[in-house]
Amino acid sequence: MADVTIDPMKATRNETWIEHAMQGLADAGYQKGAARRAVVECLGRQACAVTALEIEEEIRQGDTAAGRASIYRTLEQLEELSLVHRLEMGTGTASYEAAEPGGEHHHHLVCDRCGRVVPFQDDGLERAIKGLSRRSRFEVSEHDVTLHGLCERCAA
Amino acid sequence: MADVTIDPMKATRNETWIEHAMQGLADAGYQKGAARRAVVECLGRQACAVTALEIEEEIRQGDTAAGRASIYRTLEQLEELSLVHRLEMGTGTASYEAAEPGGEHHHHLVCDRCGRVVPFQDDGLERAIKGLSRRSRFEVSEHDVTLHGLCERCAA
DNA sequence: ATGACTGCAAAGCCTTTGCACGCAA
DNA sequence: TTGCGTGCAAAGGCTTTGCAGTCAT
Repeated sequence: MADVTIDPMKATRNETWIEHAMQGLADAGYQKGAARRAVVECLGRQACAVTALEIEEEIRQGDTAAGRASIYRTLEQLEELSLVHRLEMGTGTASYEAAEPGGEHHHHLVCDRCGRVVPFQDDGLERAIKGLSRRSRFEVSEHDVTLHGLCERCAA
Repeated sequence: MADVTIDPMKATRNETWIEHAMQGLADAGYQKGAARRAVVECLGRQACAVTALEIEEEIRQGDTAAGRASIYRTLEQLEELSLVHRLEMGTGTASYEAAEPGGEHHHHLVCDRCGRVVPFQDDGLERAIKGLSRRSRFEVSEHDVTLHGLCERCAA
């Protein structure tokens, strides 16, 4: 029985996406300021969704720094260009993750006890969503799936 | 081609759920105060998810009234007892809807232009989620699916 | 009579906005 | 040089909490 979850550790610095995103921002007329670059690089480094405040924290611990406002502004620009995906997983705080140009993506399992978030991927789910999107009256462009429950540690 | 969306107008006052919820609250040791009852009745009257502030508004227009704090407190209690389901659909505000005892439920299409929310139901989707939940390492108890895009009015 | 329920107001968080200064092009 | 980018601080919006009066049991 194949596990649908994705090993969060497998992610390495996503240089491809970082360049892609910087290029997209440039094409949209944005300059390459320090804060903007720091946010993009931070996002490219993540294995899964992160909050704006987590990005702020991580950037602060690095060599650069970025004001909170600049982080939110950059995230807004990236989302507008479909370079990042903004999610709300029931925690009351928005999370952001890099949007792969190929459309490849994953969804999330959230532990309601400890808050752990684990990404997963499933072709059957994607097919089901594609099919019902076609049967709906909407022009569907995005979708989010969040599973809630207990992670293996908390369920034990 | 069968439409997966559900007619939001078909919902009528869900007396069954209202009684079920009031009973659940009573079993948990809660009293039958006016504010609590008003929130439960308002939820039982909804066709789809509503925000706390929409509940407040609707209650105010009725004969009763309820303070904002009481509304949030009641919603929290109902959610803890799994009598309501709390959702975040990317709007930055939480929504709540009655949780049917039988487990029957729907998901949501959100128009990113006008904000309209339309419920839908799809067995294939439910099967896919049940299957992958089994293959995950989580003990999955709930799931939310939100499709984003443009509604037929905004897409035109 | 006792303890739960309620509402108001204040406080908390996350997020957005206004504004003056600094940097990219 | 010009205007975008940035950071600070203040403002906004939703949600939670403290507290004193009120109501259910």
